Amino acid sequence: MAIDHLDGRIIVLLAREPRIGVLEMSRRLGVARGTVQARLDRLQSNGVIRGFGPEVDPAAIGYPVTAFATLQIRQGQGPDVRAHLATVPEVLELHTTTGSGDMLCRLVARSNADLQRVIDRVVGFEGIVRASTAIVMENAVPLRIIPLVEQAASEGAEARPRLG
Amino acid sequence: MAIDHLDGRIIVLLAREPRIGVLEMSRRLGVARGTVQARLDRLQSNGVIRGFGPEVDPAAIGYPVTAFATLQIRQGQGPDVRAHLATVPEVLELHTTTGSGDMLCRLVARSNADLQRVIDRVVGFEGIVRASTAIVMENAVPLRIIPLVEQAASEGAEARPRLG
DNA sequence: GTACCGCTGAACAGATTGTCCAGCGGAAAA
DNA sequence: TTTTCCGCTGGACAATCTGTTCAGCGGTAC
Repeated sequence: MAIDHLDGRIIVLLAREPRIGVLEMSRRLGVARGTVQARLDRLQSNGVIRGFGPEVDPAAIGYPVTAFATLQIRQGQGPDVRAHLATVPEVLELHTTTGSGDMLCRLVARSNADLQRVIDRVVGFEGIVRASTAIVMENAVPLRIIPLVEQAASEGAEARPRLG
Repeated sequence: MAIDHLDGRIIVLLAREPRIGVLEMSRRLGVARGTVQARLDRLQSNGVIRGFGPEVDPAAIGYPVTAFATLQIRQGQGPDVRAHLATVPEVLELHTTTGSGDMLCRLVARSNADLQRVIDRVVGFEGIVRASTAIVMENAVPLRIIPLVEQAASEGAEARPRLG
């Protein structure tokens, strides 16, 4: 699956002004409304656009502290640890990474003190051997996708891509 | 800023069915449309809901490999490194963390081989002393916010919160 | 007791959506 | 070379939703 220039412009425009409608997009992009609508449908069914869920700021709902924890997992305990961490609301994200039995998870907490509680809950599970935590001081580059989309779009076909 | 139960239900509903409209939400939640509209406006102006940007799957546009890199930064080079990394499209996220001169960044690449190119570009900067990379094998828990919202909502006022 | 404030239920015009359609034109296939 | 395919265009339609405003109700705070 690749995206072409128009797809890229649609995604970027949508990222910059999410409340925009299909009609307004077609006006801005200089193409027919049906085209934008068809492209959007395709992007979604292709899985390029997963959804339009609201981006909630953890800090704004009382969880201003973010941290990343590297977990060392006991052999074969991966699935159990995963299930355990999935039950902790403060675990926003969890990845299994290279390195024998390592995981990386993103945590949030109400305060630095509260982070201790969260970590205790996270590591309070037999399958976890060791945990090392790094507290985020500044989010220098917030999660972004636009630059990558632009790069992917410029490398794709100029127009009228072969569809999957 | 705290959110109450209704705020939580609005966010959760929105997260599950993003294409839903204000009118349909008011029907599902059993409240007046004006109420939902006012709540949403407030949630957005309070920064609780940052936006509704499209969630783009890097894998779907040709970047199936994700990795996390821990960077050790030379004293005082933080701002320069940040600016440097901001120019790399494959850097999706960058955090400054505790530990003298440490940063954590999320990378994507077209393949494991391509990851080498990305890393070379990332570390090819004088301010970076050392980099250690962990390749993501499985995204056990995709970035989520609903459990946290539900927790925050249940701890908040039952209804009619004091507004900021 | 009074003022404040959020919620309700309603109304309105305006805009947008989903969904059709026929026609055009480039590219691939025959 | 000719035919077929397919995306894009520009238009149309009814149905729906949006933004906005209004008066009234009922708690809570002062």
